[in-house]
Amino acid sequence: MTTCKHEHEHKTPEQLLTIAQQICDQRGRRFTKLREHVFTLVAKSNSPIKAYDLLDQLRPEFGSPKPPTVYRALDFLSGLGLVHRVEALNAYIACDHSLGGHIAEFFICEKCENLEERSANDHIDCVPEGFEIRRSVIEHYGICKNCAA
Amino acid sequence: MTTCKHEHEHKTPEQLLTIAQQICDQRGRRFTKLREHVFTLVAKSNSPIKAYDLLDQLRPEFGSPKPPTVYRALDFLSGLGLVHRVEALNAYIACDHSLGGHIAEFFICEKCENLEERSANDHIDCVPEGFEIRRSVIEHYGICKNCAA
DNA sequence: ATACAAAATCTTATGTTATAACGCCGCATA
DNA sequence: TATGCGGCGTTATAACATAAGATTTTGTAT
Repeated sequence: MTTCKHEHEHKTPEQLLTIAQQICDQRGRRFTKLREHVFTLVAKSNSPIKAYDLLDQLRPEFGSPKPPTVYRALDFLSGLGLVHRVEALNAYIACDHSLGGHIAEFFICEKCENLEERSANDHIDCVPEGFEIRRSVIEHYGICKNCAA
Repeated sequence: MTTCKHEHEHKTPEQLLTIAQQICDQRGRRFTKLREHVFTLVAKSNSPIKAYDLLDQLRPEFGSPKPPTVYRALDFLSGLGLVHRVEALNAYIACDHSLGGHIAEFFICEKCENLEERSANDHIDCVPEGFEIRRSVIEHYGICKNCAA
């Protein structure tokens, strides 16, 4: 286990939104007002955000949305790789596209709830023979540098 | 990413039960009938089993148990490292103690639902500086050798 | 044996996360 | 202008999990 020395810039919500729109265009899918709004809420959140918190935040501009509304938007966005679901938190974050095509790997501070995204590309070293990986969930929970101090 | 050549024996439910009892004894905790029964059900299941399925299977010998009954038993067992929770499935498996102290890593076939447990000990290679990992969730989903055929 | 404290369990109620099913509307295209 | 589909609203319910308090069981000291 080695520490990573790279610099990891964080994109602004505005930059993420621009990228998201481009990706959506390229795929010929529609980036509707609702989807844009949900994406923006996720991108602006400092830590992984929950579906029902998104629901709350959609009100009242978007009326009184019901769960399927936000889950459909999240499904759409994650299908395009624009957001990731953090499995052990039941929560969602905007994908950091700095990392290129990658297997997402998360480091989540249990104190400040901050999340760092990394790429896990090449370090899975003990795959059962003949097993074809389609999707991986890699999440590390602990204490970040700031909170340790 | 490399394929693993080790042989991985699977213990029988009976062997797992014996080990579980020993571990429980060592820690001076009580392996009650309820806990034993829950553990046995998890150990006998071929794939990760869900809390409410456990509830169903406890009936009628254990009366009409309610959710807290099974969640308490699962908490106890996972606290001792006797079972693991599979986050992306909301399901539970018996720990395979062949691997020794380890970070559990799972390979789950989406067709047959079979699960292989491995040790992920040494291949986390890009930890943010100063981040102290307390717990990791590593789950790979895909198609196993048998189902690919 | 008996009393006590702690651990384990049961019960009720509720909180949280997610989806099924159906219908409507607006837009692209033929 | 018909028609087909994507997107979204709405109702209802499924699935997963925990809070809080009463009660029982168990180990320990007397």
